[in-house]
Amino acid sequence: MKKKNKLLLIDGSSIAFRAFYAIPGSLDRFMNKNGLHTNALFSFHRMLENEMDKEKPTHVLVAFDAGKTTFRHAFYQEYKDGRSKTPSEFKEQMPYLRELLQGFGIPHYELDNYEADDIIGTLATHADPAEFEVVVVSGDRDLTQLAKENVRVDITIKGVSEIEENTPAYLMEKYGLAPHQIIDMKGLAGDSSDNIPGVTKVGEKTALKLLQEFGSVEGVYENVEDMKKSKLKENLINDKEKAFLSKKLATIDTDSPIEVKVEDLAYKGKDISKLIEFYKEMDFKSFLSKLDTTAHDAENQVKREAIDYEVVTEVTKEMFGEKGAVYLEMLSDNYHLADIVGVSWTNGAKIYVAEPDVALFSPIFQEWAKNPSNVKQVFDAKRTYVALKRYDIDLESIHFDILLASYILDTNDNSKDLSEVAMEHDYYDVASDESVYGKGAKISIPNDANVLYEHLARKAKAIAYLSEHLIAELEKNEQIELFYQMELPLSMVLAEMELTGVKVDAPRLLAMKTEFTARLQDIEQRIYQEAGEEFNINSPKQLGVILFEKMNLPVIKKTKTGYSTAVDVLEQLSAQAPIVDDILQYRQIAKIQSTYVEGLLKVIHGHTGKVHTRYVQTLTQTGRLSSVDPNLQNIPIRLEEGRKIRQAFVPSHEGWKMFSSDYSQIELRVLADISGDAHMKQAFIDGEDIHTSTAMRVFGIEKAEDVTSNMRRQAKAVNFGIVYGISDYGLSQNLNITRKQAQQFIDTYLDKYPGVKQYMEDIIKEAKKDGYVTTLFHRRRYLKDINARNFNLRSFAERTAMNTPIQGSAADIIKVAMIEMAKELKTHQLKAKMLLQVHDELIFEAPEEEIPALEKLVPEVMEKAVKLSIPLKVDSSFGDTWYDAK
DNA sequence: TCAATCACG
DNA sequence: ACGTACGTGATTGAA
Repeated sequence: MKKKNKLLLIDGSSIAFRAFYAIPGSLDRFMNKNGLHTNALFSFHRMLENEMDKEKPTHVLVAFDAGKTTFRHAFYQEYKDGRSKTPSEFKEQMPYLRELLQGFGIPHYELDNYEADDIIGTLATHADPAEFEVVVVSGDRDLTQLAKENVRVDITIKGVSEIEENTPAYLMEKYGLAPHQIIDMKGLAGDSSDNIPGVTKVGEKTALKLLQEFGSVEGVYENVEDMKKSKLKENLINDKEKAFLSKKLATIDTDSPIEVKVEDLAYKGKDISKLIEFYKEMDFKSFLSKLDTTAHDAENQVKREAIDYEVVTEVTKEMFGEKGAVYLEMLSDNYHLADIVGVSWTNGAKIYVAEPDVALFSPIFQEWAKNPSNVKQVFDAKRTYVALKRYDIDLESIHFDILLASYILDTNDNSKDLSEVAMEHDYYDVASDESVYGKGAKISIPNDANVLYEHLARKAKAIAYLSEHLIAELEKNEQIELFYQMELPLSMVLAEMELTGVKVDAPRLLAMKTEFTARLQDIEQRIYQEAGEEFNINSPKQLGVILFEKMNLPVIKKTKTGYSTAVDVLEQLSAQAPIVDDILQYRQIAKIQSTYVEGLLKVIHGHTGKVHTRYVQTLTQTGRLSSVDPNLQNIPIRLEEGRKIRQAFVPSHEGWKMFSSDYSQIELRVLADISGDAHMKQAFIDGEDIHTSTAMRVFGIEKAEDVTSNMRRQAKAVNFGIVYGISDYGLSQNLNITRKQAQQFIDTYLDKYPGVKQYMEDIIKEAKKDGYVTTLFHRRRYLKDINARNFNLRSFAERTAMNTPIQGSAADIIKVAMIEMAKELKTHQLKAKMLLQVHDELIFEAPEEEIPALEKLVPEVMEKAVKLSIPLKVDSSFGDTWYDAK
């Protein structure tokens, strides 16, 4: 029979403790920005969600143990003695557990002198069986004594999510005991964790046997004289007092003087704002972003402030002010192609929403967009600019971009979702895109147009609000300049580069495709022959079986899931079987074919024959750009076979050339500058080959001619290592030498370059003190693990602390150069277009007659972009295709 | 959706 | 003793 009500009683103390140990080694991974451990909170949260979802209780309570002493101590001083001290990492989380419960809207209770068990026992026992079904959750088996017809006791087995459901029937089946006999079991067997003595030499097994025969502790002692002489009998008689004491200790008081009544425990749902506050404080970002979608049911609806907006079918002048926010909605990432499904904007006083055609084809809207005296605030300037450009609308005077600002404030805030960015900055009045449009393949405009309109209106409002708010944050971080002089202007430069696009010689790619297809088939057949069977060469799993099981080649490296078949492994196996070289060859060509030939063909825009990458400006942790759809920053160059792909990148006009300029050793130059190391600086000032120079110092060689190519190679690897945040292991892997030798190299290097050594030490110290490191232009990267106790996490953070200012400052420099370059092309009225940025190089297309001008202008601009204490050096080249610009 | 692999700086 | 070089994106196969 189904009961009207369900009461969920959670043993908070026990579950919290279990939660603390639930995920092994989780201690250092779960820490909030203030260094508070959060692992127990995280696991407790998961358990709560699971239970609430599964049980859907009408009433709920979390009970805690109160203080150290209980009524049990009154008759047994040693109760719970001998427990090891609770770790401070656990204790510090307990106050926040109560905050979590408040967020969930779950009451908690504790009672002086009593344990959580007693509170739970009292409530469970007295809940009217006609009305209440009761579920108890604990990590402590003792509580199974509470099981009865309407009371189920869930005990956590592993972690906090796997549970064993104890009903009287289950206990009978598993132990042959009724619930109340669990107490007798403790009486006889004791419990070392609570320091309950029990009878000497009697454990669970013996106790079970005795209880099956005599029913209870009392029963055992009524019959103890009749037992035949044995050690057990002797122990029972000697420990009679202990047995009864133990039974008393293990007995849950089901009549404790609690002041809560079941009726008070009615569940009223989550307190969303408290919960948001809690998630933010704990840095539980995934929960924060899920909150909207989990709040579908009406009773858990997120409470947002009401919003006033107008849906317009005609645009008038009064709708715009001198300053305002504008938002274009697109449901897919690629704004070069995506449909605009709605437009919203605000003039500061009122908010307007319009169907795309209403706004985009309105002369008044167009005029507002391109009038520089109307200042605009947006979310993702580049996206907005490019999308409007497709309608021939120039968006001028973008004054603020909350996505870009949010990224600058914290490189971890790089969500594409406006509501997430807003929440990161304490603004909660926008729904997540997922909750409005759905996710994955099911993304679509909501059936009710008003849902869309309100969503867009809220976005416009959020942009306007946050624009004002985030400027103050940038100021606090001394990042106003970084934002206004670098990132915001750069976003416009990037927009133009993306819109220009790069011409791709499709017939050339198609010819390559035909050739590669034939070669792949050829190698494929050979591999099958050598393997003696056909299999999927692209599957590392199947390949592993062939190589290491069928052919019995030695296993050199393993991955998490099986054998590693990565290049470095295969190269070591190459001598042992001809199949290995064929596989390497196959891999190489298959990669070029699928990623570059076919991949590029797929993204060529039909009418222009160009590819239009998107530079992601708000993603990397260092300040670099990234390039997607297609990625034009990883076009092959190292191996000739792949390098030929570059022949397909051509100028978009007849008689034009591809032109390329790249910084020479920019990262090492940056290191020389920021470390101030005298020797390194001198080498650059003197225009020396830096790797040769390093080899000379490290190997103690007088003349550059005497540096062998091998020495230079090793010195180069050490230089790389220094930039990456050196470790002996990493270097040893790279150079294929022992760790000892690698460490020797590093020690010598740091000896010879004391300025670098000092820098590495200082930057780590700085990171530990501030919690972040910065670049030349005040870009910031927070390193949450820099003070972690976990060696790996801490080491990684330390290497990052060393690397980020180097990589990040180099990124700053080329960004400045790009902005300058765009300006210069304009002022010199050159036809040349900047097309690509690949971290330390810029690629242009230009009429042949402009090449001499570029050869002078581009290096000059790049070298003078930023003044360092050492010179920057740029090399240039040009040719008919990207391949030839080498 | 994740892991493995490999392309780039 | 711990187990790693720094920063990315696309494709593939296997759940």
